[in-house]
Amino acid sequence: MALTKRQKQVLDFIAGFLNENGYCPSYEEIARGLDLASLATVHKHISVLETKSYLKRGFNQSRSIELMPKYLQEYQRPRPAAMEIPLLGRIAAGAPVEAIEQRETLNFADYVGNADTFALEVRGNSMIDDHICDGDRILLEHVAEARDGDIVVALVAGSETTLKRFYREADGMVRLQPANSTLKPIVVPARDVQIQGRLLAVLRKYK
Amino acid sequence: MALTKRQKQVLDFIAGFLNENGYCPSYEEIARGLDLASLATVHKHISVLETKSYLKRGFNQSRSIELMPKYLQEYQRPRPAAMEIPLLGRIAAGAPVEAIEQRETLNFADYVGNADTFALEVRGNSMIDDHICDGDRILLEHVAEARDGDIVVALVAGSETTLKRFYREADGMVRLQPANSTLKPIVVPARDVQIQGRLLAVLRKYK
DNA sequence: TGATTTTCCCTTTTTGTTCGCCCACAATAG
DNA sequence: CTATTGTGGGCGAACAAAAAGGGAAAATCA
Repeated sequence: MALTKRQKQVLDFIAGFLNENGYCPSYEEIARGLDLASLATVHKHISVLETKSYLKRGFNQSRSIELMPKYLQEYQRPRPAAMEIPLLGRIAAGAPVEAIEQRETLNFADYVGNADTFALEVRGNSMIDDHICDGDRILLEHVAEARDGDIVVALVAGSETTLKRFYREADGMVRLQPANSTLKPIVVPARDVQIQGRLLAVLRKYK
Repeated sequence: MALTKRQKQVLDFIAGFLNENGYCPSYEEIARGLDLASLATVHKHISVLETKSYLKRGFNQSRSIELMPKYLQEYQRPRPAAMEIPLLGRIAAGAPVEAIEQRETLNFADYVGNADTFALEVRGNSMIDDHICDGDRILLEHVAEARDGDIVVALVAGSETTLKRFYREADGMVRLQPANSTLKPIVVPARDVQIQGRLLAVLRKYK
């Protein structure tokens, strides 16, 4: 069952309040928030929203409104339309945010090279000096060849897969350089190294 | 049953409105949107669309139009390329890739908290010890309050915006801690600090 | 006891429905 | 070739019902 304009406003207010405060508003607070003079009106709205199963509440229990999954499904979906996010400016240490002129946006599509992109989760700190940390997820592009200095996923001697910087050395040797001063580079004949992917992006999530 | 040109216009307008606002338009609003002077005309269109089962509505109920799956099937774009990438495994220093069991995927939607997310580009190395580098782009969520240890964008004394770790100190003071041993923390009264956003994610792109 | 929710009954506003009538165009029958 | 008929699209006004809002008081929980 569809919502009317006002009903959606009420629902959104409750959702917003819940999000802000972690507990649900009293009818009094809803009335203030929506400029209503009578609790009867609030009560009526809540009742309708309950019959339409956008929320539920305990009878006569104060602050007992809970949103039903229906609301989240219909209205909280993280904008599937375009994976774009406004890019508001640049932030520097101790300097104000430089505003960015036009409405610039950050688009996730820019982080994906072509269709042949895959992801890995990083374990360990072998690339920590390049600021790639344990738990980070990396996007890689399947390539056969790498250029000097690229960060690649390489299969060494058919058994061992590592994330390293790639350099060609003299005499057909290849050096796979970790970015961690406590680890030693691997130097092997080029024919023993198979490049599986080249680093495109690093994604790190905070909780 | 096929639609006429005008009928499709009406249907598209309703779909667009629904998408924008989360609730359906009144006949009045449809009339304005399509430059019609009479609600009777709108009513007639809706009735036709209902018999052709592109939508349904409740009798005498305001804002009760719902689109039927038929419309979505016929006219809705075929999924805007889900921003998903296969997550193939975990890679560790010098160890083979641990295969991941099922077809797990990395979804960009996971990096966006809610609708209220914005991005900034990082300048400088004030957070380098937290592995946030010059040129990285960060996703932030608008929040009013921060918890101890959160990385936040804070406006200090109304003039200076910085990316720092946030800690509450004694006597109502707040410490904004850079992650760079060469920089000193900022300690100011809590009332001089306005939190503008909390760090959700770091994105780094390689060329 | 105080904060909250529920209920009764009423008014106002918003919205949907209906009826008669109009025009333009295309297909069809005379 | 013309007259007739059907259909999509449109208009305005009168009317009816749902939605929304209100005041006050009773009921309930903590």
